[in-house]
Amino acid sequence: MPYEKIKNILRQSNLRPTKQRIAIFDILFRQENWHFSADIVEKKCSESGVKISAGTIYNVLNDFYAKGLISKVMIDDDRSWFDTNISDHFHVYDTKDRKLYDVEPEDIDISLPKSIKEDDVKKVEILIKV
Amino acid sequence: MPYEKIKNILRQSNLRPTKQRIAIFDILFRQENWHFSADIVEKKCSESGVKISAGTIYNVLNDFYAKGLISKVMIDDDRSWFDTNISDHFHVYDTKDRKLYDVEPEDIDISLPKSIKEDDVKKVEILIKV
DNA sequence: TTACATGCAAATGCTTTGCAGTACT
DNA sequence: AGTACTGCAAAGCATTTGCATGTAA
Repeated sequence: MPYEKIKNILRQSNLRPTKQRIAIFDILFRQENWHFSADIVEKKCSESGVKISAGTIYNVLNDFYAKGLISKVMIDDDRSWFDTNISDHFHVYDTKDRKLYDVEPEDIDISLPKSIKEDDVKKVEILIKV
Repeated sequence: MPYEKIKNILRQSNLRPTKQRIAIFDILFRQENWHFSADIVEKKCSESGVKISAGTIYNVLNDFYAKGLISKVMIDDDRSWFDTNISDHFHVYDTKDRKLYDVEPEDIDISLPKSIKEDDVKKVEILIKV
């Protein structure tokens, strides 16, 4: 993605377009809809010849998440997993090879309990473990 | 619960009925279907006058979980949460007061994607954040 | 008595934080 | 210039582990 475009996206989110944020954003959105943890990003950075400290990577990912540029995947793991897919969707988790796959909302029919007011629902997380 | 009964349950799960395991089991199943983390168990133990080290509490909870005596709740938190309810069910998470509530499977209608073979599904986790 | 469990403290691994220096606006 | 961000290392926190001691079978 052209750096000017990335800069604009960051500015629109009230994030200063620093070298590190631009580099991480570029790496994250080079491929679409994938799942990553902080250490994967760190590895990808150094593979791309960009040295960014672990602390900064955590800060940048948390900033991106806070601004809604990326989402978090709820999964029972010792690391936090993020997702470039920020639209409503669910996940399939392959417990054998520990890999995550997206499930689009139109592929799942779900009706919540009547006792829950629809307006109160902030998010519905569904993880299908196979 | 009578200690003899607890001892039998532990023995049936191939767990030696030690003083600590009995005490923790007793505390866990004194109330039904509740959610707890290791530090809550530790607190409940000392409130009951039983001093059990943190390491042992983690070991015992993990043993109980491995034997299917308790279940784990998948939730985006810095601590692990367990559940005495081991039947298939889902959760509502109140993000305001950070409390969990059970949802019985008959209260939710869900149909999984056709692309997933039913026999492959190990578990379906649903968390409704309100 | 023999295998297994506990206690304690140290180690681990992810994540956050404090602060001095650096870069964006 | 002023403010925000980064780098680094240290701190934090939940959890696991190693080993000597203790306890169930």
